[in-house]
Amino acid sequence: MDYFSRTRVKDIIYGNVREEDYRDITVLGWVRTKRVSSNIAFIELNDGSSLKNLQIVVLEPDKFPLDRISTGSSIKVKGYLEASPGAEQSVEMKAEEIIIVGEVTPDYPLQKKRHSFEFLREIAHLRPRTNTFGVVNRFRSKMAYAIHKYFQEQGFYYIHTPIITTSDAEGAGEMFRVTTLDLYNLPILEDGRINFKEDFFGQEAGLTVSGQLEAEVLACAIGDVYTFGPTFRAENSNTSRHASEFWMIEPEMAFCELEEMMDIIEDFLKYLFRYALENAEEEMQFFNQWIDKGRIKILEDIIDAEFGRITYTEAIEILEKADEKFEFPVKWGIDLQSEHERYLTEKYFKKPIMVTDYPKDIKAFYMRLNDDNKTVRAVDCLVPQVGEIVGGSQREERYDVLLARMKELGMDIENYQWFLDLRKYGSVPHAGFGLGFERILMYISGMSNIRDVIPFPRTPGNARF
RNA sequence: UCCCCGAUAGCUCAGUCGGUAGAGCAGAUGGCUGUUAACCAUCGAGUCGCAGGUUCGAGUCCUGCUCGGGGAGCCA
Repeated sequence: MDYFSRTRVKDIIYGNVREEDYRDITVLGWVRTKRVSSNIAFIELNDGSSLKNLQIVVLEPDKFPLDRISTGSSIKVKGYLEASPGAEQSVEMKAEEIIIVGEVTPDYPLQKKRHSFEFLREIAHLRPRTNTFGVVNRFRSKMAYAIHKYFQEQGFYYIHTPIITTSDAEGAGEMFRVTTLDLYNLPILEDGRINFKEDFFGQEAGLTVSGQLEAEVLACAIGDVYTFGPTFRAENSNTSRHASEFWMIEPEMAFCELEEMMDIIEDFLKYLFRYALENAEEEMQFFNQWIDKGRIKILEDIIDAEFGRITYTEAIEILEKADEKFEFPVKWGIDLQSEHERYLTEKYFKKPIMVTDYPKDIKAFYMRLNDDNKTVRAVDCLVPQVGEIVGGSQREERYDVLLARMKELGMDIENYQWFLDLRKYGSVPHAGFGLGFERILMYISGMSNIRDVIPFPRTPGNARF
């Protein structure tokens, strides 16, 4: 199939092909549209390497099998490149030979005009062939690389935490169960409960809702680490910002306290925004033009701004004084609602902010208790339009304090003994945060539904493809 | 899980007061000397989401269900 001798459309469009190589070119790709008249025909060819199509010019249409080529067909074209007289492209390809690789039946659902995202979600196996989803998938790849690049450059190690787990990271969310038990013939104990000793792992197991606890183990041994992997939440939440399967980034730093971590969060986010603008220019231009006009300006402004930093208590004071009617009344001790977060970041600060030191009762057990005995060293990073984009905390490194908190919450201490051991043997201050990969993709691109930034979205009631 | 909105041709959508289905695009056929969502002409295309109900008559009104969207909660 001349795989290695073919030329990518991207390289032709962006001038990476030397002019002495113009004579003999082979391209492979899918037809986006075809325009035929009696003495000339044009084919727009896309090979997935770029948003841009290559215009194939066919000078004697009768001599080519154009009847069998339509939108969606895959073809191989041999010919030569030339400067194009047309206004829409600088280079085009004159076809000398066209070989049909795969024909298309007339019921091909993708057309050259715009489709709704709702419709395209129903054909997730074909939507990557559209402009938007081609851009989104290439962008996703580039940003995944950017995340690794940032942490590797900062001296972090990439670690793999288990996907099947028996610890449920308390409060992070409902777990999907993993079992090999016969659901039609369950081993029942005398008291009516299921005997999980007979299950594959000899105990209850599920898919990970967070790699944080295991990341702490690695951080307390090899220093700064990060995870970047799939995460599963069996929550029945049906919104444009939640998926049952998503990719999460969880950095964990040893010998690190909250303030240092906040510097890292701000630096990391700005790095990603800058990376997108500089290294995904084609994608960002597309988003800026078709998805959300002004997206680029928003990112540029944030890169230049210093994130606001306030405590939860200060945030409550601001909200209490706000000249704004909230559906949920503001009072110290409540969890901040979407409307509160939006007011703070969009109206009061008008930029990303980090809110710290939340009441301990609305946060997880492992967060470090402040001296006031009421608040914990947690941080949420809030950005305009999306709301919470990062959540993290300094971890409780004092054995006695952590144990007391776990007992207070009635947790099963035995299950978490390994976690407590970290505080028993050479404990160090450490901190970490979590970032939803799809959330950051949504924020940078302006795409408004999480189902459109992951190729095969998993949501309640839907796991097709 | 709760609240609101929607479902009509392959796609996007119109369908008035309840009177029996319509446009653009796509597809097929023909035409056109350089097109850019090409253009022009002709043709085919429908269990109006599903199940009931009201009515002489339902795409239209009512009830239930399914699926989709937006918002809320929960969170990343």
